[in-house]
Formats: sequence, structure tokens, C-alpha cells
Amino acid sequence: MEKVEPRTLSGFLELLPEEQILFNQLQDIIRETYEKYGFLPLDTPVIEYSSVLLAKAGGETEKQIYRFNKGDNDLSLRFDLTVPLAKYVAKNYNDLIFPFKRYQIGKVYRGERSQKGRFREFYQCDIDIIGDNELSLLNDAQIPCVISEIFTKMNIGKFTIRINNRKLLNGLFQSLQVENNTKEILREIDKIDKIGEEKVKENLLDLNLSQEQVKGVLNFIKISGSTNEKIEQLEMLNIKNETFLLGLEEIKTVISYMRDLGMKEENFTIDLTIARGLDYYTGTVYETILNDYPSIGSICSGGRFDSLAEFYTDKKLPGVGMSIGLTRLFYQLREAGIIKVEKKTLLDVLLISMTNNSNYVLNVAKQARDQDIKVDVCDLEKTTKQKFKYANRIQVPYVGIIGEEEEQENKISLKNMQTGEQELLTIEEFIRKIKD
RNA sequence: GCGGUAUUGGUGAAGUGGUUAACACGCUGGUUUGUGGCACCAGUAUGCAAGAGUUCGAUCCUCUUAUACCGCCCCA
Repeated sequence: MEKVEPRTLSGFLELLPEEQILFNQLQDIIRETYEKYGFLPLDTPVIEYSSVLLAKAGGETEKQIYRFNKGDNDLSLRFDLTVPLAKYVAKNYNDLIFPFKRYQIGKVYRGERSQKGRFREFYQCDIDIIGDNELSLLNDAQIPCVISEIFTKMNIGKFTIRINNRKLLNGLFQSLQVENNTKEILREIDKIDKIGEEKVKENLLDLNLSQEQVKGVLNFIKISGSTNEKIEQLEMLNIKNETFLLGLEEIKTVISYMRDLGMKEENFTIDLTIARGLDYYTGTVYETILNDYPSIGSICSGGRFDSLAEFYTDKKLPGVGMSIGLTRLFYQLREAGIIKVEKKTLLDVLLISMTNNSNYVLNVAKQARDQDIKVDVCDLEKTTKQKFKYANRIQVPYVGIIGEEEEQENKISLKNMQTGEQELLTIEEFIRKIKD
């Protein structure tokens, strides 16, 4: 029979079991930490009506979205978790308690040209806090604390959450009177780390900015020093623009709250060049990098928006959130050797029977499982050598050997596969030993 | 959407216009049917991405297609 070649679409990540175990460990840290801070779980469909997903979308989104027809329905795969959240909040407004804090871990889809570390299907792990009409800046401060705790727990080295406020940039643009092509300017600012100051200057001039305007922009994004020094310099710019001053107040407040929340100084910084979100965010914006691996890029980003669901409802629903791109993070961490596969099995113990008598060994398995021990029984008809070979391959920490002798005495020989030590234990002793 | 480079077993790969496509890892079996890892032995690509062409002869040269990777674009 003609066989079909088993292959996976480009840009879709598929892992081996031992890799998936590692991936899930990271995901568990994220989920547990989100829950610890009071975020509620949410799951929404992968497929939505195109009209819902594309309510606000512009050109690029439409190009990247997976869109198809089924019958008369025009459907799309979700490309992020924020738009479905907006729909959800608008739809369930009357049943939700505000501020609504939700987390969502799920796959999203983007029909981009896939490259190494860039996926078409990937996990996003979002937290967002949605207010009804208003939302305290305390939330802007709590979000990076959650993220900081997660990356600390993951033990992936030093990281920095870069913080900025879009009002600073918008206010600056207003004061410089360069408001018509802010989007392009933001894009250039975002590139400064990559292409350097000179090139940015050139590009800005190409955007028809005057020498003076370029100078104004560069003076702003070149501000450096400690967090407090940066704030000082921002104040010294003496920009008398309402938006700018509001942004400055906001970022000062947020940072003050963050310090009160115990956020370590080394884990955050003001970075006036981050301009992510382009036209999406309206206040605080965040981006996170690993200090030792800047080339990995941002592993987590987000920000504040004034009105989450304006395309679905007249209600004003300000929100703030952040998203970890887990698939990319996992892939990059593994590529860089920061995380390594350790376990090939989740089992605590594998039972190996030396006899053909199934009754006793299966009963031991049942008793162990009742005590929440992860246990499996090796296929009975295999040879002893094959059974041990299997145990060795899956790297199970313990093997429970059960033969005639053990069966008669109601015991089990527990072998530590690392040290090779073996001892004859009662079932109770065996269970106690595995549990600690 | 636009460029560049590549494609040899399950994996990492060497190699040449002309007999059996190196080596290593992995896997399977055996030496060893109440004890794995180590060692030794044996097995493991009718084929060099697919198709067409040039040639007495192509994995090697040419073209087309597919796929992958690297840039650009973009990244809510």
C-alpha cells in the first residue's frame, strides 16, 4: 500500500515526550503564579466568526489570519487572546465582577512566513485586568510583579522588564508637532537597539522630520541612567505638554507601587525606546528581555489600553495585561541551552513481574495508585532483560520487582535504578519510601 | 509578499561523473530466560528531496517543483 509521508506543517511545533514534560513544567509555573495573584481561568474557542475577530483589524492582521469558510460561515482562527477576551467581556458584561482579572493559556495562529523561533501556531499565556469605566494604576504595577515571579521561578537567568508609557511618546510627538506619521516614527524608535542611532536618525529624516524634530526624538530616547535618574531627566526636558506630563505622573506612580510590592530594582528599568503595540496601547507598556541573551528578543510584553471592547460595546473598559509567548520562549531557552530535558517519564516506579502471575503485581499497582503514586506495570510477557531495558530507557527512578518470593511474603523488592541498591519491603514500606 | 543558501537511512553526517555510498549515534536481536546501564557479536539506505534533461553512464552537471533555513517586510 502506498504510504503517506508523515509530516507536520511548517511553523507548528511538535515535541517529544521528554520535551513536552519540560514545556508543561514551564506552563505549570505560569498557571500557578497567575492563580496565586487572583487571576481567574478563561478558555475561549480557537475558531471565531471573522467579523468578530476582525472588528478592529487593519491590513497586516488580515494578511496573517487563517480564514476559511464552512458552509455559509466566514470563520477565522484566533491570532491572539486579547480580541477574544474583549468579545467575552462585552458579551458577559452583566455577569462579570470588575475589576475582572483573567488568565488564559492557549494556542493562537498567525499565517506568517515561519522562521526559526517564529511559529504559526503558538501558545500565549495572557493575564489581563479589565476595569469597568476606570482601573487603578496599581494594576499596572502588579502585572510586572507577577511576570517577575514567574521568570524567577523558571530559573532562566537574569531578566529585565522594560517599562515605558505611551503618553510620554505621544506627548513628545505633540510637542514636536509630528503627529501625522507617529506609527512610522515609533517603528524606527523600536529599532534603535538593532540598527543604531545613526541609522535611526537617517530614517527619521527620510520620514520628513526636520533636524530639530529628529533631535527632539533622539534626545528623548537617549535618556539613560538609573530609574530615578531617568525620571529626573524626563522632568528636566521641561516639556509642557499635558499628555506628556500625565504619562510622567503615571510611570512614576507605577514604579512607586512596584517598589512597594517588593519588585527588585534589578528586574525592571524604564526604557523609553520600547514602543510596542503601535496604535494599540495607550499608557504603560512592557517588554521583557533576558539580560544574557538579548538576541532572543522580548519574551513577554503587554501594556495598558483605554478601551478594550470598543468594537463590541459602548461601555468603557480600560485594561492592562501582559502575555508570555510560551512556545517561542521554550524554543529559545532550549536552543540557548538555558533549559534542558531531564525526565523521560513521569512515573515514580515501574513494576516488573518475574512470574506469569498477574494477580499480585496488578494489585500492588492498584494500591500504589490509590496512594497517588505514579506507577505502571511492565508488559508481563516480555523477557526480564527486555523489561529492565525498558525501565532503563524511560529512566524511571525506581523499579519494583515482584517474583515468587515477594508474592509469598506479600512484599516487593524496590530497586533504585540510579544507585542499583535494592531492598525487600512490605507494601506499606514501599509506598512510604516512594512518597518521600 | 521579496531575496539568498541548502536538501544523502530513525539521527549527526563523509563522499565521488563509472564496481558493494564511509564513519558515528540510535534502534532490534544475541552472548546473559530473577535484574538494566558497560563490553563484544550480528542486523539495520535496491538508495543520495521529487520529476525531467545532458551523458555510454549522474547522488555529483542543467532545469522545474517541493521543503527547510537565513535575511527583508511585518509582528495587536
